[in-house]
Amino acid sequence: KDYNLCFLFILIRKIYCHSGNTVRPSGPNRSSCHACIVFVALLLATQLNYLTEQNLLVPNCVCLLKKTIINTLADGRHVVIVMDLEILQSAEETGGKIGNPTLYSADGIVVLNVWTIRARVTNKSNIRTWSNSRGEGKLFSFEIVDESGEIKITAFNNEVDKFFSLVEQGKVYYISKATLKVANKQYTTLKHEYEMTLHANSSIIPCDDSQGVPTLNCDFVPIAELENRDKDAIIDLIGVCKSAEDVSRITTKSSREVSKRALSLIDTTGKVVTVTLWGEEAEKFDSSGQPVVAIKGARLSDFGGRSLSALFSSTVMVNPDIPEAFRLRAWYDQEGYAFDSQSLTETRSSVSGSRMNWKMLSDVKSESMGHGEKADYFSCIATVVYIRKENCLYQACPSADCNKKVIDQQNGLYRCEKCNRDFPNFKYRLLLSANLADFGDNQWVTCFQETAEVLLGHSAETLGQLRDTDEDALDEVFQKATFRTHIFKNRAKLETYNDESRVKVTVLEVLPVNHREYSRRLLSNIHKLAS
DNA sequence: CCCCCCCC
Repeated sequence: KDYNLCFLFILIRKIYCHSGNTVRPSGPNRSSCHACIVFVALLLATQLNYLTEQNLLVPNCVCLLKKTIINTLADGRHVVIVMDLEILQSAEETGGKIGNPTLYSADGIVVLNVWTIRARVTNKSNIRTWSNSRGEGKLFSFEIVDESGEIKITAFNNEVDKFFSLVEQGKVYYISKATLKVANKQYTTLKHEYEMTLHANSSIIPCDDSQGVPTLNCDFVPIAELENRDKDAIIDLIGVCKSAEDVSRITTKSSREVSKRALSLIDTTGKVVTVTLWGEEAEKFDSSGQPVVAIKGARLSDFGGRSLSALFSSTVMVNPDIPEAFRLRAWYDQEGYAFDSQSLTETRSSVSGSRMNWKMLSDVKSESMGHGEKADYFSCIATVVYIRKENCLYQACPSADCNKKVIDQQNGLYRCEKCNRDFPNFKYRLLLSANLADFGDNQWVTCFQETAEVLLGHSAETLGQLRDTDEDALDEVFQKATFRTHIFKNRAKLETYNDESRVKVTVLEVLPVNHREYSRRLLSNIHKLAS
Protein backbone atom coordinates (compact mmCIF):
# COMPACT_ATOMS: atom_id res chain seq x y z
CA LYS A 1 0.00 0.00 0.00
CA ASP A 2 1.16 3.50 -0.75
CA TYR A 3 0.84 5.88 2.13
CA ASN A 4 2.87 8.64 0.64
CA LEU A 5 1.00 11.73 1.62
CA CYS A 6 3.64 14.22 0.50
CA PHE A 7 2.34 17.32 -1.22
CA LEU A 8 -1.18 16.57 -0.18
CA PHE A 9 -3.20 19.59 0.90
CA ILE A 10 -5.02 18.78 4.08
CA LEU A 11 -7.51 20.54 6.24
CA ILE A 12 -6.92 19.94 9.89
CA ARG A 13 -10.37 18.99 11.07
CA LYS A 14 -9.85 18.11 14.66
CA ILE A 15 -7.13 16.53 16.66
CA TYR A 16 -8.34 13.26 18.04
CA CYS A 17 -7.31 10.82 20.66
CA HIS A 18 -7.66 7.09 20.36
CA SER A 19 -11.22 7.04 21.66
CA GLY A 20 -12.49 9.71 19.35
CA ASN A 21 -12.47 12.47 21.92
CA THR A 22 -11.29 15.90 20.95
CA VAL A 23 -7.85 16.64 22.25
CA ARG A 24 -6.28 19.99 22.90
CA PRO A 25 -3.16 20.23 20.79
CA SER A 26 -1.44 22.57 23.20
CA GLY A 27 -0.52 20.58 26.26
CA PRO A 28 2.13 21.82 28.64
CA ASN A 29 4.22 18.75 27.90
CA ARG A 30 3.31 17.40 24.54
CA SER A 31 5.14 14.15 24.77
CA SER A 32 3.30 12.91 27.84
CA CYS A 33 0.06 14.75 27.72
CA HIS A 34 -2.57 15.72 25.18
CA ALA A 35 -0.83 14.66 22.04
CA CYS A 36 -2.74 11.75 20.73
CA ILE A 37 -3.44 11.45 17.08
CA VAL A 38 -5.20 8.25 16.23
CA PHE A 39 -7.69 7.84 13.40
CA VAL A 40 -6.22 11.03 11.97
CA ALA A 41 -3.28 8.75 11.36
CA LEU A 42 -0.65 11.44 11.35
CA LEU A 43 2.03 11.80 13.97
CA LEU A 44 4.04 14.98 14.21
CA ALA A 45 7.81 14.64 14.37
CA THR A 46 9.38 16.21 17.44
CA GLN A 47 10.83 19.17 15.56
CA LEU A 48 7.28 20.21 14.66
CA ASN A 49 6.11 20.34 18.25
CA TYR A 50 6.30 24.13 18.19
CA LEU A 51 3.35 24.14 15.78
CA THR A 52 1.04 22.91 18.47
CA GLU A 53 2.82 24.62 21.33
CA GLN A 54 2.32 27.98 19.61
CA ASN A 55 -1.27 27.14 18.71
CA LEU A 56 -0.51 27.29 14.98
CA LEU A 57 -1.67 23.77 14.20
CA VAL A 58 -5.30 23.95 15.22
CA PRO A 59 -8.55 22.62 13.79
CA ASN A 60 -9.60 24.23 10.49
CA CYS A 61 -6.18 25.42 9.38
CA VAL A 62 -5.01 24.30 5.93
CA CYS A 63 -1.65 22.54 5.71
CA LEU A 64 0.71 21.27 3.12
CA LEU A 65 2.49 18.06 4.07
CA LYS A 66 5.96 18.39 2.65
CA LYS A 67 7.63 15.29 3.94
CA THR A 68 6.28 12.14 5.57
CA ILE A 69 7.79 8.84 6.64
CA ILE A 70 5.92 5.55 6.98
CA ASN A 71 7.09 3.34 9.83
CA THR A 72 5.91 -0.23 10.23
CA LEU A 73 5.16 -1.46 13.73
CA ALA A 74 5.98 -4.94 15.00
CA ASP A 75 2.38 -6.04 14.47
CA GLY A 76 2.41 -4.91 10.87
CA ARG A 77 0.47 -1.68 11.29
CA HIS A 78 1.76 1.52 9.81
CA VAL A 79 2.53 4.87 11.37
CA VAL A 80 2.63 8.05 9.32
CA ILE A 81 5.08 10.54 10.73
CA VAL A 82 4.97 14.10 9.44
CA MET A 83 8.53 15.43 9.13
CA ASP A 84 7.76 18.74 7.50
CA LEU A 85 4.56 20.69 7.26
CA GLU A 86 3.64 24.18 6.15
CA ILE A 87 0.55 25.96 7.35
CA LEU A 88 -0.85 27.66 4.26
CA GLN A 89 -3.87 29.24 5.87
CA SER A 90 -4.57 29.79 9.53
CA ALA A 91 -7.88 28.72 11.03
CA GLU A 92 -8.96 32.36 11.15
CA GLU A 93 -8.23 32.83 7.48
CA THR A 94 -10.01 29.63 6.52
CA GLY A 95 -12.99 30.86 8.51
CA GLY A 96 -14.07 27.48 9.82
CA LYS A 97 -14.78 24.10 8.38
CA ILE A 98 -14.70 23.70 4.58
CA GLY A 99 -17.52 21.51 3.32
CA ASN A 100 -18.41 18.50 5.40
CA PRO A 101 -15.22 16.46 5.89
CA THR A 102 -15.33 12.95 7.27
CA LEU A 103 -12.60 11.04 9.04
CA TYR A 104 -10.02 9.28 6.93
CA SER A 105 -9.52 5.80 8.30
CA ALA A 106 -7.76 3.54 5.86
CA ASP A 107 -7.15 0.01 7.07
CA GLY A 108 -3.72 -0.48 8.43
CA ILE A 109 -3.05 3.09 9.42
CA VAL A 110 -3.19 3.31 13.15
CA VAL A 111 -0.95 5.49 15.19
CA LEU A 112 -0.11 4.42 18.73
CA ASN A 113 0.65 7.18 21.02
CA VAL A 114 -0.06 7.59 24.53
CA TRP A 115 -3.42 9.31 24.51
CA THR A 116 -4.95 11.31 27.32
CA ILE A 117 -8.46 12.58 27.53
CA ARG A 118 -9.76 15.26 29.82
CA ALA A 119 -13.32 14.51 30.82
CA ARG A 120 -15.92 14.84 33.54
CA VAL A 121 -17.32 11.90 35.50
CA THR A 122 -21.09 11.94 35.04
CA ASN A 123 -22.28 8.67 36.47
CA LYS A 124 -20.46 6.53 38.99
CA SER A 125 -21.80 3.16 40.12
CA ASN A 126 -21.37 1.45 43.44
CA ILE A 127 -18.99 -1.47 43.81
CA ARG A 128 -20.65 -4.71 42.77
CA THR A 129 -19.44 -8.27 43.05
CA TRP A 130 -20.14 -11.14 40.71
CA SER A 131 -19.70 -14.85 40.77
CA ASN A 132 -20.30 -17.10 37.77
CA SER A 133 -18.82 -20.04 35.92
CA ARG A 134 -16.02 -17.86 34.60
CA GLY A 135 -14.98 -16.73 38.05
CA GLU A 136 -15.77 -14.04 40.53
CA GLY A 137 -14.67 -10.55 41.37
CA LYS A 138 -15.75 -7.01 41.95
CA LEU A 139 -16.19 -4.03 39.69
CA PHE A 140 -17.47 -0.52 39.40
CA SER A 141 -18.11 1.59 36.37
CA PHE A 142 -18.55 5.24 35.54
CA GLU A 143 -19.25 7.39 32.54
CA ILE A 144 -17.25 10.36 31.38
CA VAL A 145 -18.13 13.24 29.10
CA ASP A 146 -16.13 15.79 27.15
CA GLU A 147 -17.17 18.22 24.41
CA SER A 148 -17.16 15.42 21.82
CA GLY A 149 -19.24 12.77 23.55
CA GLU A 150 -19.51 10.18 26.29
CA ILE A 151 -17.95 6.82 27.05
CA LYS A 152 -18.27 4.21 29.79
CA ILE A 153 -15.29 3.03 31.83
CA THR A 154 -15.19 -0.12 33.96
CA ALA A 155 -12.70 -1.05 36.67
CA PHE A 156 -12.26 -4.59 38.02
CA ASN A 157 -10.72 -5.99 41.19
CA ASN A 158 -7.33 -4.29 41.83
CA GLU A 159 -8.42 -1.27 39.82
CA VAL A 160 -11.50 -0.99 42.02
CA ASP A 161 -9.25 -0.62 45.07
CA LYS A 162 -7.03 1.81 43.22
CA PHE A 163 -9.60 4.10 41.62
CA PHE A 164 -12.98 3.83 43.37
CA SER A 165 -12.44 6.56 45.94
CA LEU A 166 -10.46 8.75 43.54
CA VAL A 167 -13.20 8.93 40.93
CA GLU A 168 -15.90 11.35 42.02
CA GLN A 169 -19.14 12.21 40.30
CA GLY A 170 -18.99 15.60 38.59
CA LYS A 171 -15.19 16.01 38.78
CA VAL A 172 -12.77 16.34 35.86
CA TYR A 173 -9.81 14.02 35.31
CA TYR A 174 -7.03 13.26 32.87
CA ILE A 175 -7.49 9.63 31.88
CA SER A 176 -4.99 7.63 29.89
CA LYS A 177 -3.81 4.12 29.09
CA ALA A 178 -7.16 2.39 29.37
CA THR A 179 -8.07 -0.52 27.11
CA LEU A 180 -10.72 0.01 24.50
CA LYS A 181 -13.25 -2.58 23.52
CA VAL A 182 -16.30 -2.48 21.32
CA ALA A 183 -19.36 -1.64 23.41
CA ASN A 184 -22.10 -4.23 23.60
CA LYS A 185 -25.10 -2.26 22.38
CA GLN A 186 -27.40 -4.54 24.32
CA TYR A 187 -26.17 -3.12 27.60
CA THR A 188 -25.16 0.44 26.85
CA THR A 189 -27.30 3.52 26.94
CA LEU A 190 -24.50 5.71 25.57
CA LYS A 191 -24.03 6.31 21.88
CA HIS A 192 -20.29 5.54 21.86
CA GLU A 193 -19.01 2.60 19.78
CA TYR A 194 -16.43 1.73 22.43
CA GLU A 195 -16.03 1.24 26.14
CA MET A 196 -12.92 1.45 28.27
CA THR A 197 -11.52 -0.97 30.81
CA LEU A 198 -8.94 0.15 33.33
CA HIS A 199 -5.87 -1.99 33.87
CA ALA A 200 -2.71 -1.94 35.97
CA ASN A 201 -1.01 0.80 33.94
CA SER A 202 -4.05 3.02 33.52
CA SER A 203 -3.79 6.50 34.89
CA ILE A 204 -6.48 8.80 36.28
CA ILE A 205 -5.32 12.18 37.47
CA PRO A 206 -7.63 14.86 38.89
CA CYS A 207 -7.69 17.99 36.74
CA ASP A 208 -8.27 21.43 38.24
CA ASP A 209 -9.01 23.08 34.92
CA SER A 210 -12.52 22.01 34.00
CA GLN A 211 -13.06 24.90 31.59
CA GLY A 212 -14.92 23.80 28.49
CA VAL A 213 -15.71 20.33 29.84
CA PRO A 214 -19.48 19.98 29.76
CA THR A 215 -21.25 19.03 32.95
CA LEU A 216 -23.61 16.74 31.14
CA ASN A 217 -24.85 16.04 27.66
CA CYS A 218 -28.61 16.06 27.94
CA ASP A 219 -31.15 16.04 25.18
CA PHE A 220 -34.28 16.83 27.16
CA VAL A 221 -37.59 15.59 25.82
CA PRO A 222 -40.64 17.76 26.64
CA ILE A 223 -43.08 15.79 28.83
CA ALA A 224 -45.97 16.26 26.39
CA GLU A 225 -43.75 14.71 23.70
CA LEU A 226 -43.48 11.41 25.65
CA GLU A 227 -46.84 10.34 24.28
CA ASN A 228 -45.23 10.07 20.85
CA ARG A 229 -42.13 8.15 21.92
CA ASP A 230 -41.74 4.38 21.80
CA LYS A 231 -41.86 2.18 24.88
CA ASP A 232 -38.37 1.37 26.21
CA ALA A 233 -36.84 4.48 24.64
CA ILE A 234 -33.98 5.91 26.70
CA ILE A 235 -34.64 9.58 27.23
CA ASP A 236 -33.44 12.62 29.17
CA LEU A 237 -36.06 14.62 31.03
CA ILE A 238 -36.21 17.71 33.20
CA GLY A 239 -39.11 18.94 35.31
CA VAL A 240 -40.19 20.44 38.59
CA CYS A 241 -40.97 17.82 41.23
CA LYS A 242 -44.56 18.78 42.06
CA SER A 243 -44.87 15.94 44.52
CA ALA A 244 -43.17 12.73 45.54
CA GLU A 245 -44.23 9.52 47.20
CA ASP A 246 -42.66 8.44 50.42
CA VAL A 247 -39.96 5.85 49.90
CA SER A 248 -41.22 2.26 50.08
CA ARG A 249 -39.71 -1.23 49.96
CA ILE A 250 -40.84 -3.72 47.35
CA THR A 251 -39.86 -7.29 46.54
CA THR A 252 -38.92 -8.00 42.95
CA LYS A 253 -39.86 -11.08 40.96
CA SER A 254 -36.42 -12.47 41.74
CA SER A 255 -37.11 -12.03 45.49
CA ARG A 256 -34.75 -9.13 45.96
CA GLU A 257 -35.80 -6.24 48.15
CA VAL A 258 -35.39 -2.78 46.77
CA SER A 259 -36.45 0.75 47.72
CA LYS A 260 -38.54 2.80 45.34
CA ARG A 261 -40.00 6.27 45.19
CA ALA A 262 -42.17 7.80 42.48
CA LEU A 263 -41.89 11.49 41.62
CA SER A 264 -44.36 13.63 39.68
CA LEU A 265 -42.52 15.94 37.35
CA ILE A 266 -44.05 18.84 35.42
CA ASP A 267 -42.51 20.97 32.69
CA THR A 268 -43.61 23.99 30.65
CA THR A 269 -45.81 21.81 28.45
CA GLY A 270 -48.08 21.66 31.52
CA LYS A 271 -48.00 17.86 31.48
CA VAL A 272 -46.98 15.71 34.41
CA VAL A 273 -45.26 12.33 34.31
CA THR A 274 -44.32 9.85 37.00
CA VAL A 275 -40.64 8.95 37.30
CA THR A 276 -39.63 6.06 39.56
CA LEU A 277 -36.31 6.10 41.37
CA TRP A 278 -34.76 2.96 42.85
CA GLY A 279 -32.44 1.93 45.65
CA GLU A 280 -30.25 4.52 47.29
CA GLU A 281 -31.41 7.17 44.84
CA ALA A 282 -34.99 6.65 46.04
CA GLU A 283 -33.94 6.65 49.69
CA LYS A 284 -31.94 9.85 49.64
CA PHE A 285 -34.26 11.88 47.40
CA ASP A 286 -35.64 14.98 49.13
CA SER A 287 -38.67 16.58 47.49
CA SER A 288 -38.93 19.54 49.84
CA GLY A 289 -39.09 22.90 48.12
CA GLN A 290 -40.29 21.28 44.89
CA PRO A 291 -36.82 21.01 43.30
CA VAL A 292 -36.04 20.86 39.59
CA VAL A 293 -35.09 17.28 38.76
CA ALA A 294 -33.17 16.32 35.65
CA ILE A 295 -32.74 12.68 34.77
CA LYS A 296 -30.45 11.49 32.06
CA GLY A 297 -31.01 8.10 30.48
CA ALA A 298 -34.37 7.08 31.98
CA ARG A 299 -36.40 4.36 30.32
CA LEU A 300 -39.85 5.11 29.00
CA SER A 301 -42.50 2.63 30.08
CA ASP A 302 -46.11 2.32 28.97
CA PHE A 303 -47.31 1.64 32.50
CA GLY A 304 -50.32 3.81 33.26
CA GLY A 305 -50.10 5.33 29.81
CA ARG A 306 -46.63 6.82 29.97
CA SER A 307 -44.19 6.71 32.87
CA LEU A 308 -40.45 6.64 33.38
CA SER A 309 -38.10 4.44 35.33
CA ALA A 310 -34.55 5.21 36.37
CA LEU A 311 -31.94 2.64 35.37
CA PHE A 312 -28.61 1.84 36.97
CA SER A 313 -27.10 3.86 34.19
CA SER A 314 -29.36 6.88 34.77
CA THR A 315 -28.06 10.08 36.29
CA VAL A 316 -30.45 11.94 38.55
CA MET A 317 -29.63 15.59 39.22
CA VAL A 318 -31.47 17.73 41.74
CA ASN A 319 -31.45 21.48 40.95
CA PRO A 320 -28.68 21.10 38.36
CA ASP A 321 -26.68 24.19 37.49
CA ILE A 322 -27.91 24.45 33.90
CA PRO A 323 -29.99 27.05 32.01
CA GLU A 324 -32.94 24.67 31.49
CA ALA A 325 -33.24 24.28 35.26
CA PHE A 326 -33.25 28.03 35.86
CA ARG A 327 -35.85 28.56 33.16
CA LEU A 328 -38.09 25.86 34.66
CA ARG A 329 -37.70 27.24 38.17
CA ALA A 330 -38.77 30.72 37.03
CA TRP A 331 -41.66 29.33 34.98
CA TYR A 332 -42.93 27.18 37.84
CA ASP A 333 -42.67 29.88 40.50
CA GLN A 334 -44.41 32.46 38.31
CA GLU A 335 -47.18 30.45 36.70
CA GLY A 336 -46.51 26.72 36.46
CA TYR A 337 -47.43 25.99 40.07
CA ALA A 338 -51.00 27.06 39.35
CA PHE A 339 -51.38 25.01 36.15
CA ASP A 340 -54.30 22.64 36.13
CA SER A 341 -51.87 20.04 34.92
CA GLN A 342 -52.64 16.68 33.37
CA SER A 343 -50.63 13.58 34.08
CA LEU A 344 -49.50 11.19 31.36
CA THR A 345 -49.33 8.54 34.08
CA GLU A 346 -52.60 7.21 35.39
CA THR A 347 -51.98 5.67 38.77
CA ARG A 348 -54.29 3.14 40.34
CA SER A 349 -55.91 5.73 42.57
CA SER A 350 -56.46 8.14 39.72
CA VAL A 351 -57.90 5.42 37.46
CA SER A 352 -60.30 3.61 39.73
CA GLY A 353 -60.46 5.83 42.76
CA SER A 354 -61.07 2.58 44.58
CA ARG A 355 -59.27 3.63 47.71
CA MET A 356 -61.04 6.97 47.82
CA ASN A 357 -64.03 7.47 50.08
CA TRP A 358 -65.73 10.11 47.95
CA LYS A 359 -68.04 12.51 49.80
CA MET A 360 -69.74 15.80 49.21
CA LEU A 361 -69.13 18.52 51.79
CA SER A 362 -72.78 18.34 52.90
CA ASP A 363 -72.12 14.70 53.91
CA VAL A 364 -69.70 15.87 56.62
CA LYS A 365 -72.64 17.23 58.62
CA SER A 366 -75.44 14.95 57.46
CA GLU A 367 -73.41 11.81 58.24
CA SER A 368 -71.97 13.25 61.47
CA MET A 369 -68.48 12.50 60.25
CA GLY A 370 -65.76 12.59 62.88
CA HIS A 371 -68.10 11.86 65.76
CA GLY A 372 -67.01 8.26 66.16
CA GLU A 373 -64.22 6.75 68.28
CA LYS A 374 -61.87 6.85 65.30
CA ALA A 375 -61.36 9.64 62.80
CA ASP A 376 -63.21 9.49 59.49
CA TYR A 377 -61.30 9.76 56.24
CA PHE A 378 -62.90 11.12 53.09
CA SER A 379 -62.05 12.72 49.76
CA CYS A 380 -63.86 15.50 47.96
CA ILE A 381 -63.56 17.65 44.92
CA ALA A 382 -63.89 21.20 46.16
CA THR A 383 -62.98 24.77 45.34
CA VAL A 384 -60.93 27.00 47.61
CA VAL A 385 -63.10 30.04 48.29
CA TYR A 386 -61.02 31.64 51.04
CA ILE A 387 -57.61 31.20 52.61
CA ARG A 388 -56.99 32.97 55.88
CA LYS A 389 -53.72 34.86 55.63
CA GLU A 390 -53.51 35.85 59.30
CA ASN A 391 -51.19 33.58 61.30
CA CYS A 392 -50.62 31.30 58.29
CA LEU A 393 -46.89 31.14 59.01
CA TYR A 394 -45.07 30.56 62.23
CA GLN A 395 -41.47 30.43 63.31
CA ALA A 396 -40.70 26.82 64.13
CA CYS A 397 -37.87 24.98 65.85
CA PRO A 398 -35.07 24.39 63.33
CA SER A 399 -34.26 20.82 64.47
CA ALA A 400 -35.13 18.16 61.95
CA ASP A 401 -38.02 16.42 63.68
CA CYS A 402 -39.38 19.23 65.82
CA ASN A 403 -41.91 21.64 64.41
CA LYS A 404 -42.74 23.36 67.67
CA LYS A 405 -43.28 27.10 67.57
CA VAL A 406 -40.28 28.98 68.94
CA ILE A 407 -40.31 32.04 71.19
CA ASP A 408 -38.47 35.06 69.78
CA GLN A 409 -36.34 36.18 72.74
CA GLN A 410 -35.67 39.50 70.97
CA ASN A 411 -31.93 38.96 71.40
CA GLY A 412 -31.30 37.07 68.19
CA LEU A 413 -32.17 33.75 69.81
CA TYR A 414 -35.28 31.62 69.43
CA ARG A 415 -36.33 29.31 72.23
CA CYS A 416 -37.90 25.89 71.68
CA GLU A 417 -39.68 24.75 74.86
CA LYS A 418 -39.99 21.20 73.54
CA CYS A 419 -36.26 20.82 72.86
CA ASN A 420 -35.46 23.06 75.84
CA ARG A 421 -32.86 24.87 73.73
CA ASP A 422 -32.10 28.30 72.26
CA PHE A 423 -31.36 28.49 68.54
CA PRO A 424 -29.85 31.30 66.48
CA ASN A 425 -32.33 30.49 63.68
CA PHE A 426 -35.77 29.10 62.95
CA LYS A 427 -37.62 27.60 60.02
CA TYR A 428 -40.90 28.81 58.63
CA ARG A 429 -43.84 26.41 58.85
CA LEU A 430 -47.29 26.80 57.34
CA LEU A 431 -50.56 26.27 59.16
CA LEU A 432 -53.41 27.34 56.92
CA SER A 433 -57.07 27.72 57.53
CA ALA A 434 -59.04 27.51 54.30
CA ASN A 435 -62.67 27.47 53.36
CA LEU A 436 -63.67 24.91 50.74
CA ALA A 437 -66.90 24.77 48.84
CA ASP A 438 -68.68 22.40 46.53
CA PHE A 439 -72.19 22.85 45.13
CA GLY A 440 -73.88 21.92 48.40
CA ASP A 441 -71.92 23.26 51.35
CA ASN A 442 -68.81 24.93 52.75
CA GLN A 443 -66.22 23.52 55.12
CA TRP A 444 -63.36 25.05 57.07
CA VAL A 445 -60.26 22.88 56.83
CA THR A 446 -56.72 22.99 58.18
CA CYS A 447 -53.66 22.48 55.96
CA PHE A 448 -50.28 21.79 57.54
CA GLN A 449 -46.91 22.35 55.88
CA GLU A 450 -46.95 19.88 52.96
CA THR A 451 -50.56 20.36 51.87
CA ALA A 452 -50.35 24.11 52.43
CA GLU A 453 -47.27 24.26 50.18
CA VAL A 454 -49.16 22.43 47.43
CA LEU A 455 -52.23 24.62 47.85
CA LEU A 456 -50.19 27.85 47.68
CA GLY A 457 -47.68 26.53 45.16
CA HIS A 458 -44.66 27.74 47.10
CA SER A 459 -42.45 26.51 49.89
CA ALA A 460 -42.98 27.77 53.43
CA GLU A 461 -39.48 29.21 53.27
CA THR A 462 -40.26 31.24 50.14
CA LEU A 463 -43.53 32.46 51.64
CA GLY A 464 -41.81 33.39 54.89
CA GLN A 465 -39.29 35.49 52.95
CA LEU A 466 -42.13 37.09 50.98
CA ARG A 467 -44.01 38.02 54.14
CA ASP A 468 -40.90 39.73 55.44
CA THR A 469 -40.03 41.53 52.22
CA ASP A 470 -42.94 41.83 49.81
CA GLU A 471 -46.40 41.75 51.29
CA ASP A 472 -48.03 42.48 47.91
CA ALA A 473 -46.42 39.42 46.35
CA LEU A 474 -47.67 37.31 49.25
CA ASP A 475 -51.20 38.67 48.66
CA GLU A 476 -50.91 37.67 45.05
CA VAL A 477 -49.93 34.11 45.99
CA PHE A 478 -53.07 33.86 48.14
CA GLN A 479 -55.20 35.39 45.43
CA LYS A 480 -53.90 32.95 42.82
CA ALA A 481 -54.57 29.98 45.08
CA THR A 482 -58.17 31.06 45.65
CA PHE A 483 -60.99 29.76 43.43
CA ARG A 484 -58.93 26.78 42.38
CA THR A 485 -60.42 23.31 42.39
CA HIS A 486 -58.55 20.26 43.66
CA ILE A 487 -59.09 16.82 45.08
CA PHE A 488 -58.76 17.00 48.87
CA LYS A 489 -58.08 13.90 50.97
CA ASN A 490 -59.18 14.70 54.50
CA ARG A 491 -59.48 13.49 58.05
CA ALA A 492 -62.45 14.48 60.20
CA LYS A 493 -62.40 14.25 63.98
CA LEU A 494 -64.39 15.81 66.77
CA GLU A 495 -62.21 18.05 68.92
CA THR A 496 -63.00 19.81 72.14
CA TYR A 497 -61.48 23.20 72.89
CA ASN A 498 -62.67 25.51 75.72
CA ASP A 499 -65.63 23.24 76.44
CA GLU A 500 -66.76 23.60 72.85
CA SER A 501 -66.82 20.58 70.56
CA ARG A 502 -66.54 20.89 66.81
CA VAL A 503 -65.52 18.65 63.95
CA LYS A 504 -62.04 19.52 62.78
CA VAL A 505 -61.22 18.63 59.17
CA THR A 506 -57.52 18.30 58.35
CA VAL A 507 -56.31 18.07 54.74
CA LEU A 508 -53.92 15.15 54.28
CA GLU A 509 -53.29 15.51 50.56
CA VAL A 510 -54.10 17.93 47.75
CA LEU A 511 -54.25 16.36 44.29
CA PRO A 512 -55.02 17.72 40.83
CA VAL A 513 -58.44 16.89 39.42
CA ASN A 514 -58.25 14.32 36.66
CA HIS A 515 -61.25 15.46 34.65
CA ARG A 516 -61.55 12.29 32.61
CA GLU A 517 -61.68 10.18 35.73
CA TYR A 518 -63.99 12.65 37.51
CA SER A 519 -66.41 12.58 34.57
CA ARG A 520 -66.40 8.79 34.59
CA ARG A 521 -67.30 8.79 38.27
CA LEU A 522 -70.13 11.28 37.74
CA LEU A 523 -71.48 9.14 34.89
CA SER A 524 -71.29 6.06 37.06
CA ASN A 525 -73.14 7.86 39.89
CA ILE A 526 -75.86 8.97 37.47
CA HIS A 527 -76.09 5.41 36.24
CA LYS A 528 -76.57 4.14 39.80
CA LEU A 529 -79.29 6.73 40.48
CA ALA A 530 -81.09 5.71 37.30
CA SER A 531 -81.10 1.99 38.02
C1' DC B 1 -13.92 -10.30 33.55
C1' DC B 2 -20.13 -7.11 34.39
C1' DC B 3 -24.66 -6.47 31.93
C1' DC B 4 -28.70 -6.12 38.03
C1' DC B 5 -32.35 -1.92 35.34
C1' DC B 6 -36.92 -4.02 39.54
C1' DC B 7 -43.23 -2.49 41.75
C1' DC B 8 -48.00 -1.19 40.51
